[in-house]
Amino acid sequence: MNDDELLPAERKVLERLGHLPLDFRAMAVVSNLFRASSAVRRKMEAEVLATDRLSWTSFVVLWVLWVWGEMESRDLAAAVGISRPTSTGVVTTLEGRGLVRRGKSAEDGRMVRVSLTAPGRRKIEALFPKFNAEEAEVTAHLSPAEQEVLASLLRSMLRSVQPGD
Amino acid sequence: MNDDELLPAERKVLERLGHLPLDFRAMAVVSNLFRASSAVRRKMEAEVLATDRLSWTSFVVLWVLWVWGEMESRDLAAAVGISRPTSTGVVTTLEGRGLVRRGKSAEDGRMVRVSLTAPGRRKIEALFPKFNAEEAEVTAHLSPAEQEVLASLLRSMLRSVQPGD
DNA sequence: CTCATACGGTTCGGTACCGAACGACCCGGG
DNA sequence: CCCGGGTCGTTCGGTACCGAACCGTATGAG
Repeated sequence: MNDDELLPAERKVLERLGHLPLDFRAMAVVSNLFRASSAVRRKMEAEVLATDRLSWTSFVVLWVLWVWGEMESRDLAAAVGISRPTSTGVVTTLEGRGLVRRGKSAEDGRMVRVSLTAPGRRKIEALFPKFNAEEAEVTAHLSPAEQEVLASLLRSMLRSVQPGD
Repeated sequence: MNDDELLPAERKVLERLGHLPLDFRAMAVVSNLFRASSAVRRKMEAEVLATDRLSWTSFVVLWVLWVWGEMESRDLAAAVGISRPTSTGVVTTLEGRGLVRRGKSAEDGRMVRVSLTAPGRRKIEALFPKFNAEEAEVTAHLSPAEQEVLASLLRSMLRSVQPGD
């Protein structure tokens, strides 16, 4: 491993904790996973979503409903990657802005079905190309082959953490 | 690219949006980055941090202070990857639990210096090995070489998103 | 039919999170 | 000496986030 590649924070960790019996490779994966993820999230929120006053999670909810169509609330939560209570809150917020609609299921009285309204659909259809352009920008320093390797390694890690899905 | 590798959600996206002129490679990188990151975070919080009633961010604050020693509050926020207002809140929480201490700087009256208390140091020293063992577990499905590639690609992406640091 | 159990969504309490705005403090120019 | 602009940490308002607890609805056992 070439130390010159390391971030300053990583070098400091090795200096301070290098003598301990730890898995520094795993540590580098997890800490860079979070650094990258939160940096990208903040950039997206600031440069794409802020003008529409949408949070990252609200955006993902609109996107999931766009891709999957009307869904039961529990499936929406699972697809977005949030808990059911959080889903309740986010859907309530989006419902208040008229972007999303709640409806009771006919077959099962416990279920709530969530779907995009017409303004919600227009919003995500207008917003997603901008969002994707920003995705392209944050990955632009990687070659197409590197992007595929990265996506594939992340997928593999995800599958081992969430065996169910 | 082998479609068999894709997650169900990714396949659905291609089916619905495949006809649009979008960068699907970048989309796969960003969405899997977030799926992996939030899955790992939830697992860590549930299996390592919940017993100590620590959030992920509180844990990272303790860890950064452990590695770097006493810091000024603005540097702490930057190192943890949160805003200054958030840092104020988290430090207040940790201060209330006696794990962290605030002190005024002698040279500059605006600055606040934050450091671990003795119980805080004991806490992070006891907790970090467990945390690292869990890090090793979530990355265990990747070979050492794959782990280094993954860490390196994430590092490269991070540097392009945050040119400053 | 009855009722125990399980499974929906929601509520509650506590924490995290950010941008904007604010007051305290620093420093350089008049 | 003072005052204007920059930099701190903090406060404020709004949203997100989770686990535990709750309540209404479904379903299977008897």
